[in-house]
Amino acid sequence: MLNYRHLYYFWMVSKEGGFAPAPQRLVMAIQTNRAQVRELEKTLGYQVLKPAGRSVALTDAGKAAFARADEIFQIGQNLAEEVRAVASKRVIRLSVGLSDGISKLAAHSVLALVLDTPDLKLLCHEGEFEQLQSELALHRLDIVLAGQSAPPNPNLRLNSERLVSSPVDWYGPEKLVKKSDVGTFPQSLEHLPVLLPTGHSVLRSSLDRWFLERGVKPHIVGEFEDSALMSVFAARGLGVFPVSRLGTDDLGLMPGLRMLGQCEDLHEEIYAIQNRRGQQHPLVQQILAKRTDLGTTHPSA
Amino acid sequence: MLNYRHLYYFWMVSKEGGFAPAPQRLVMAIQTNRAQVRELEKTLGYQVLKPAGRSVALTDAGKAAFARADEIFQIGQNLAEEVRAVASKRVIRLSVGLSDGISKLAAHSVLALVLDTPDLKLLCHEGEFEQLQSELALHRLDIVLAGQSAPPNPNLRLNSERLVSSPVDWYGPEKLVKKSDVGTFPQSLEHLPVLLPTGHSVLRSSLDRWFLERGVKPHIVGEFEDSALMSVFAARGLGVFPVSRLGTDDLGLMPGLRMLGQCEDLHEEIYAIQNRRGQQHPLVQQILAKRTDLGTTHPSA
DNA sequence: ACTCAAGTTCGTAAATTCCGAAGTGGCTCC
DNA sequence: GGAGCCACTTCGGAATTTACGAACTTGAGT
Repeated sequence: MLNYRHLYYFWMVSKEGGFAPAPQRLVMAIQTNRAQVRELEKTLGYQVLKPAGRSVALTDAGKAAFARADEIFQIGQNLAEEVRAVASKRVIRLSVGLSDGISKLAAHSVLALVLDTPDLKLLCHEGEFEQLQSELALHRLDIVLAGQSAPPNPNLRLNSERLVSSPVDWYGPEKLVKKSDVGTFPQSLEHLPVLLPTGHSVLRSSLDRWFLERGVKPHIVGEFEDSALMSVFAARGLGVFPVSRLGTDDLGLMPGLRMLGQCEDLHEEIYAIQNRRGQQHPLVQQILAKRTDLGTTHPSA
Repeated sequence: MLNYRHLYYFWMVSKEGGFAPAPQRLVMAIQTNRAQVRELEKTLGYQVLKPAGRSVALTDAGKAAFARADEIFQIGQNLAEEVRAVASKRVIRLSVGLSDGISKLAAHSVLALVLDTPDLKLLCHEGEFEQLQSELALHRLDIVLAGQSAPPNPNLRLNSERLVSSPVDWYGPEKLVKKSDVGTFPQSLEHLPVLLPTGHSVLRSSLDRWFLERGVKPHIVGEFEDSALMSVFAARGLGVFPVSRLGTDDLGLMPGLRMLGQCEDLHEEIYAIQNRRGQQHPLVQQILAKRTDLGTTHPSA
């Protein structure tokens, strides 16, 4: 087990250039300093310093150790100051986990509810659904937004609440979407080029089921991890794509899109997962309170 | 003064998610762990953990501290292993300091003398002349290559030796350098576009003196820190430029250049600066021994 | 050879890190 | 709504680490 005090003394010796100046700067006895560096060498299993004239020099191992030690203590030197800066600032931090399968457009709509909070510092962290759950349990995240509710795991005390259940609409570039296509929706999806989210997402599973129920075999020309990216490609003429009505607002920047159809019986859902007990983050409470403001929220269970 | 042991325990607690699992993993008593984190809070002046249910959670200050601690201990975890890897490898390290004013082309020619050493790991470090001197004195560098010799400072025991004194030739792109220009050199420098090293370099000082002595007022169209960069721009037609004969070999890759003139009475010099005493690096000795192999070495004092 | 400066060794004192034992308080289950 | 559990606390003294005073080598400069 590496002892950081030993490493620190070694670092000082290397930086100051010997066992004479370093202990003086550290206001300590020279023998102590030397003994501690000896300890470091014992734990590393290699000499880090070697005699050089009447001073000492770094060995190759020592050079490597010094390079790393330098990184470490560079960070360490600033740590206290940074903590002080963070603690004294009046910022409100909100750590949000975004599950991999979630639509970024929709996630933005949810977070927009609190985005006008003054002095807000938003920390977004994407990751696998399972990983985010454990980070939440360890109080490293305040809330997780996901396309699915958390399974009732008695070890992780988590509460899921459905924030929104937003019907899905289809859009496509104007030059692609004809009037007849709108009339024959959703059958028109069989000859129109279709873009879909990849299989990772919950929405994709719902879509596949939806296609199956209606006997529609869409002509898939592209699959995207990222819903925002998909909308860009669609607007450039690649094909038509589904988007939850909640995410539609964010599409305002994307001109030249025409609605192809609506499916009220298919919903993209977003769940807010949080710790069951423990005082909740004020902004999380605010999101839950304002959730009906998400205009497209589906009222039913 | 930040205690890294305290920080380490705090890091473990945050990573493992509480005071129950962390000490178990560290094989230590829980109270100890807690006490140490308390000490951290005392030195930082802020709480890093706060009660949350029957466990604890990070405060905002704690989150900031954890982020930094994570960086630190990530490095620390690998340090021992890296040192071991370096120490057990049969590589020969040579740490070279290149003074800012030196021509990279010439530096390469010098280092080429030992570049065929098997298992060589060359560490090149550029910097100000003064800074390199102190790094050399601290045995952080094995040798410094500079355009000037080290002033006799009794505190820093350094030895300078002139490695090469190479005459300077002028080249330019073929379409620019006419036969008449070659005939009227160096007066032709007054109408040809001339590229020069910036004032930082020793060569530039020598050049300016050389111009003055001959009453030549060159038509300067560009100044470059980096000699290699200068040669590239010159080859693309920007102008004519001076280069020491030693560096000419490296110009092989630069076709379309024609010699404009030679000045035997102007030399770019390169000095090797090393520690006076202390066993010298074998490769440094090799460089000094082979220095006459640098074909263009000027024999005189 | 002498001197000074840098590094080393040894033994003991001071500080810290550590654990056993005995509380608190929140949470869950019945 | 009370029993029980689990996570976190507090307190005191033991064990380990860290630190220093004093005396000893070794190398470089004069």
